[in-house]
Amino acid sequence: MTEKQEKILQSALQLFAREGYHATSTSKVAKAANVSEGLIFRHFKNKEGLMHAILDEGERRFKSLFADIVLETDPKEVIRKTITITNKIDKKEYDFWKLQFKLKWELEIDADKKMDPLKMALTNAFSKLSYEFPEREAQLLLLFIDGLSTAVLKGSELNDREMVGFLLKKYDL
Amino acid sequence: MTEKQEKILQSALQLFAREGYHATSTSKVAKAANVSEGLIFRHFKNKEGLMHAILDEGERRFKSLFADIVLETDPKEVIRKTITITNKIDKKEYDFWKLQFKLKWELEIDADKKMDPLKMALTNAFSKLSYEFPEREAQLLLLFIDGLSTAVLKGSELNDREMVGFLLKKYDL
DNA sequence: TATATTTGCAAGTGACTACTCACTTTTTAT
DNA sequence: ATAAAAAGTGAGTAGTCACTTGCAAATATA
Repeated sequence: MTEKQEKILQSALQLFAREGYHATSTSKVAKAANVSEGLIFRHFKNKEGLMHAILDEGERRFKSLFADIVLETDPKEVIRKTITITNKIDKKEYDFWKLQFKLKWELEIDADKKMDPLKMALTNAFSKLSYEFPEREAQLLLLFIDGLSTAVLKGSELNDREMVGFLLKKYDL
Repeated sequence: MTEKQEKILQSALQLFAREGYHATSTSKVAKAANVSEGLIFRHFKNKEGLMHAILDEGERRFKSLFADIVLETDPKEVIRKTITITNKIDKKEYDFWKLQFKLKWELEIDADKKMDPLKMALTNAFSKLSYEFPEREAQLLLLFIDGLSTAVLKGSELNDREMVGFLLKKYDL
């Protein structure tokens, strides 16, 4: 991975996240990266390839974000770590995560499957804690996390730390 | 509103919802509506104007969806109606609502304000029911609703009726 | 050092973009 | 019936789109 290659990825990420995939032209990316437009196609074949390179990185970060939770054995910890997952996202990485959420709509990507391991871990945790409907509890919590993440990434005014704290209390953690 | 005008709006709605605003060209819309491309600009000034016409209709439907809830005096009914709000969306209207959610991202529209009246009604309801933190309860419920709506509109496999029922039980309704 | 490979650039390409304009047809008002 | 206004068309426009090509510079391999 050359220096210019990384610069292209970084510029594309920022532009795709802030203005959208279709609204961002390859020439814009090239200018932002201070690179000839042709270089984008040399390295990433086409615009879609460029986006895929970014998406693959997303997959990796998703997994590493979940890894810590999925390996946890204490059920209460599983739930606590899930609820506080938004706290782990650095503000510097907002563009990156924003893009992941944006692309779910723009490219009709099925994000459900990415969450499956987390859902299983949660279902298991609720089960261990003798909740009556562990799977629905897991689903419910995931919906909340999705809603909260969306709100935060869209720059909503809601106080996410406060909401996280509130939820923790609700789940008796 | 002439027949062709409505046809344009309807075609644009469908294409914007399914393929995205930026990915849909005015010529595509014209073809789908069986209309000369120039007519779009005669009636809606430009592509953005076309989108705004659709968005305004969204505003109206949002309000009418909330009206029933906001006027409700019984606090339990306010919460129940909020939770079951997704049931009120006809499958035939999916394209329409999908577009509203999509555009929140694509055009960076602040959707929070649209929800404000509903949030107030909910806060009030939880307050009447002596919940300790009515505002946070309201916020939490809205996050659920947003997450649930998103999942349904994105064609997730989750059983929304089941989740709605589950939530109703949680709130003792 | 010689050569093969990769990295990079500038100037293209045709197709498509949002939008305009001159014009005709249809509707409305008098 | 006539004039004015509104609705509709289709062939343009300049500019931008994703992408290609030919060639030079840098780097790796021998």
